[in-house]
Amino acid sequence: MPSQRRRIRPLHDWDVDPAEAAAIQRALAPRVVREDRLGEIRLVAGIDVGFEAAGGVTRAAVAVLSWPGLEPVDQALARRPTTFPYVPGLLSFREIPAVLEAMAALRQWPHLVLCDGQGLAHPRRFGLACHLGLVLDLPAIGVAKSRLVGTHGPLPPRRGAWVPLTEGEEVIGAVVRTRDGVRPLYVSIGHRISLASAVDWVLRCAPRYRLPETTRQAHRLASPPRAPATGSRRRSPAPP
DNA sequence: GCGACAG
DNA sequence: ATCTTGTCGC
Repeated sequence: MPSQRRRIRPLHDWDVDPAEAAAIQRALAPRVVREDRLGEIRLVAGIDVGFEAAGGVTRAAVAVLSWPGLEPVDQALARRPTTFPYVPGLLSFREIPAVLEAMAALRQWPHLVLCDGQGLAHPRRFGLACHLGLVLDLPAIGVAKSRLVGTHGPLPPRRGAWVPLTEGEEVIGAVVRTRDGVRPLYVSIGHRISLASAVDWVLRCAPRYRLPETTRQAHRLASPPRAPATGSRRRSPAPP
């Protein structure tokens, strides 16, 4: 069985200031492929980033799950000092360097990546999912928990319902209900996938909870372990 | 000048 | 994102 080709393209410098970052986004945006260019999908990955030490340390996690079983197959975690501030619209420059480090530590290379953040639903049509998809040359989907830009009409309350997210006449994404009566997700093209397919994949990866299983796994890894309550006088649980 | 603003 | 306990609802 031929091993999957792994690649992390050095498209540009990451050590840049906000103005240069925005310029890079405008330069790379035209390279995003908005149509389905996926092969056989047997491994799906979720990526998520968390912070510790009051934001001084960035934790990037990647969780690879089997498809269609959605069983954990591989995972990796990278920790490194935070070097870029949080600026709406420039999230990829803050989070992707750590994500790439985690990707490099993976033993199993995914065939599709679900990102925590926007794809095309971005001021310059180049959100984190587009950026990561392009750098990895992998099909990628943007799955955000809240809106960055765009407007939309009423969304029916049932799981599976979705309406287009637009800006002017342009459709930049979809607002998707993954659970009955629960806040929707903002799905958009990351790279090498159509919007319709992106919505399908998100719904298929989120059969039970609001967030895709991939994202949930990655989130658990990326979240810093919380300090135990001070009220517990027992320093460690009594072993059985 | 006043909001809005992925994580 | 993170800081943080309890609480309302299915």
